[in-house]
Order: sequence, then C-alpha cells, then structure tokens
Amino acid sequence: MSTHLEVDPDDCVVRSVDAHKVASAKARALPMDDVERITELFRLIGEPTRVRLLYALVEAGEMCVCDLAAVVEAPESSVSHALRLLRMAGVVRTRRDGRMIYYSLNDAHVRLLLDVTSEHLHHTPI
Amino acid sequence: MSTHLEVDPDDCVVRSVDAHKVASAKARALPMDDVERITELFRLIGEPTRVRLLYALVEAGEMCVCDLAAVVEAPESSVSHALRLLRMAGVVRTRRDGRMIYYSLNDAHVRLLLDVTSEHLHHTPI
DNA sequence: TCAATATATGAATAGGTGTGCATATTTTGA
DNA sequence: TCAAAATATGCACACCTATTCATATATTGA
Repeated sequence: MSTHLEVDPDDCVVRSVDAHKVASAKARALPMDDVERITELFRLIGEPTRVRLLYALVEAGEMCVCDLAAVVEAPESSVSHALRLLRMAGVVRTRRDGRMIYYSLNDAHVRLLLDVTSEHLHHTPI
Repeated sequence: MSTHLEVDPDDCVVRSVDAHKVASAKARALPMDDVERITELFRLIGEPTRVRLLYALVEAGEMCVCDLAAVVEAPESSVSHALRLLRMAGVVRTRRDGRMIYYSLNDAHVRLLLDVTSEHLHHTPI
C-alpha cells in the first residue's frame, strides 16, 4: 500500500499510509472529554508525594494531615497542597473531627488502579 | 488520643496524632524504587497526546508514526517525541518495515490500566 | 549513487507545577 | 473571648516538560 494524501473532515491535508486503519482509529477514538478526564487522573497519580499519600490511605483507611505528613516525611503545608488537588479531583474525601480533618480514598476506581499497579509491579518489565 | 511529639528513625522530630497508624503506614509503605516506577508510569499516561496515541494503538494494534500523527492530528515530530518517551519506558515497542517504523503496545499492564480506566470512565464520578 | 521518504533528534521557548515560607482560617478548651 | 492547635491558602521561585522548527539519520527505488 503506497503513501497518499488525504483531506480529513477538518479540512486539513495529512499523509497516511493505511487510510482505513487511520479512519477506523479516528472513528473509535475517545471523545476529548474522556481524554481529559483520563489524563487528569493519571497526571494526579503520577507524582511521588501523591502516590505515597494514596498508598498510605489504602493501608490506613483514613488519616489526618498531620499523620500523613509524618508518614511521607514532608511539611504539612506541602501535604495539604497535595491533598487539595486530590480532593478537588474527587480522588479523596474529607471528614472533619474537631480541629482535625481526616482524609480517605473516595474513588473505588483509583483504588483498583493502585491495586492493579501494585500487583503487576513485580511481574512486568516497567 | 492526644497529639504528642515523636522522633522518627531519621532523627527528625514530627508531630503525630495516631502514632500506631503512622508507624504501621510507614512500615507498609512502598519502597521508593516502586514509588518512582509507579509515578513514572502514571506520569507518562497523564498527558493528552500520549493517551490518545495509546488508545489508538489499543484499537489498531500497530501503526506507523505517520498514521498515528494523522489520528491525533499533530505534527509527526511531536508524535515522534511522544512515542520516544513511551518507547524508552517500555510501554510501546517498535518494528521496522522498510522506511516505516510501526509502534504497538508492549506492556500488558498498561493495556489493563487503560481497559480498567475505560470501563470505569462512565461509572464513577471522576 | 542520488533523490525522496519516514522517522528521529537537538535546541529553544513558553507554559505548567511542586515546594516551602508566611499567613489566614477554623475549632477547641479555658 | 482568647490563645493554641490543625489545616488551608497565597505567593514566589526553581524546576520540569510539551511543542515546534530545523536538521540529521536511515531506507528505498531508480
């Protein structure tokens, strides 16, 4: 199959080798809305401090900011910033008890992702 | 249980509310090596162009750089840069056929992560 | 061997982001 | 009501990163 030019729906000339495969992939592509949600979720987990916080919550169920800071050995303000991002994304939820605010995982999906990753961590190359 | 001061193994004074929970979480914490590998993987997936490329590969099996660029509607050089990161991390692999280089998913783990995410995308809040 | 093609790479830049200090907010106990 | 405690937030800075143009590399066909 030889390379040829094509005009896509957006009126943009592109080169393609396998036009059918390209068309099929574009047809089945995720809506940009889904792309953004997936990206946002993975991007949030893709940071060392937040990964450690999430795994601490997986183990401990719920913890206050102070104790989470002790676990990851980081300033409470840094931990609070990190938790805010996770909370705003709906990954964790908070429960107030007096002066303290307890954080816990809010999303079964995230827990599954972390579990899957943990299980496969020592079985796959990456 | 009242707040009290503690000295952790690193000779650093920290506050903790539930010392037992903190100690337990620290004991069960992921090794930093694992943290880095997990972080790196999620960080790689946490970017729109790379997410779209990966999902295109899930659908199409394998594609050349040219066709992938057509699918995501981005310059081939941008796509090549993105694919290089995924390749260096072992997420995708390459197969040369003449002038063209075909990319495909290399990691069952990543495919599982993407599948899990797709399935849950429309069932959970985030 | 030479031009054309497909991809990769280098460099520069613009934009995003994690971190930590200082400060604000909220709640408790006296 | 007031000080202390727990957390949140604003801000600044250093660092990273995605993108793009220009260029290089590799392969094919003539």
